[in-house]
Amino acid sequence: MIYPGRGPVGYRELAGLLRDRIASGELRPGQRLPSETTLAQTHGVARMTAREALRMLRAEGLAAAVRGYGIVVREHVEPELVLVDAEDRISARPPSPHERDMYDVPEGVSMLVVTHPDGLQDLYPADRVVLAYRRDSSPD
Amino acid sequence: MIYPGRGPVGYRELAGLLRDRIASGELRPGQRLPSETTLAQTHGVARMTAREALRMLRAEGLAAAVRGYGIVVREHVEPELVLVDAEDRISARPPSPHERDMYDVPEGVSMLVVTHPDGLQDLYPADRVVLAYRRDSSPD
DNA sequence: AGGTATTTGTTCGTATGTATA
DNA sequence: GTATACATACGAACAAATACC
Repeated sequence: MIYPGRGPVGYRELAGLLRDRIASGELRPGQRLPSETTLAQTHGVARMTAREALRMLRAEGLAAAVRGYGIVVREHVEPELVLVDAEDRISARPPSPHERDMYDVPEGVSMLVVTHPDGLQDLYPADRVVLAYRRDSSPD
Repeated sequence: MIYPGRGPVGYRELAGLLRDRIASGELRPGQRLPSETTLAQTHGVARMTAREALRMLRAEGLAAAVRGYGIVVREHVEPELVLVDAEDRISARPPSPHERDMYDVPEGVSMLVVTHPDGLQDLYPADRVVLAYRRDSSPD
């Protein structure tokens, strides 16, 4: 009763297994994960169930799908440092489909939103940018 | 010209229709979207196709699923203002499953990560927090 | 060049479980 | 208790993109 996960391997368990294999370094960045069909066979689940597990990893930003090739472990890119003004506000939100296309943002990656005092906003893909406040050297 | 707007209704088109209905205000925050079954019937698609469209809206942060009830338009919460220092670095990333559970983060919402000079990090759900610069009022 | 195999993407159908109303 | 609705899982088929020969 406490353990609802007895018996069949659900997509969450399967995702957990893959997550561990990535964290342990067995599956390295840039490397392909087992295909949906392979995972389904080796774990005795349907392909759509394996696919759901992989979708979970994609949503977590751990993996990215390449159609016709496979699903690869995301590579860590050294983020670019972007300085913002002291009056700017910083938030984050998921990209719209249009923004995902424009900025080439992988699944699971949010946009960093820098809002200026005039209301205008700058957008940065959260996987490639880190923000910091520019020290205010303006005179009074 | 390829296809102006004809052809089968895919989950992306269906998601677009719902996105428009949300943006136009026809579907208001807190309100239920049509159920998966209803959408499937009214648009002549399988239930899983309708479900895929709704999943897309959830990933965009526009809607959230409530099991046994329906899928509701996300309400806008007035974000809490959190002050950060000039030495802090700000980034964002998807939450781990454990963090999603701890912070009760809806699907599609990332975590704002504030990294201090000593390496320690503060985490904030990106849908409830906005960051601002703490003006250094320390005397010299 | 072409052709085949692999892999992910999409869509359909069906069934069952679980939570809410 | 019944009905509704989302969650999970199975099976199947074809499309689209990539890789390999």
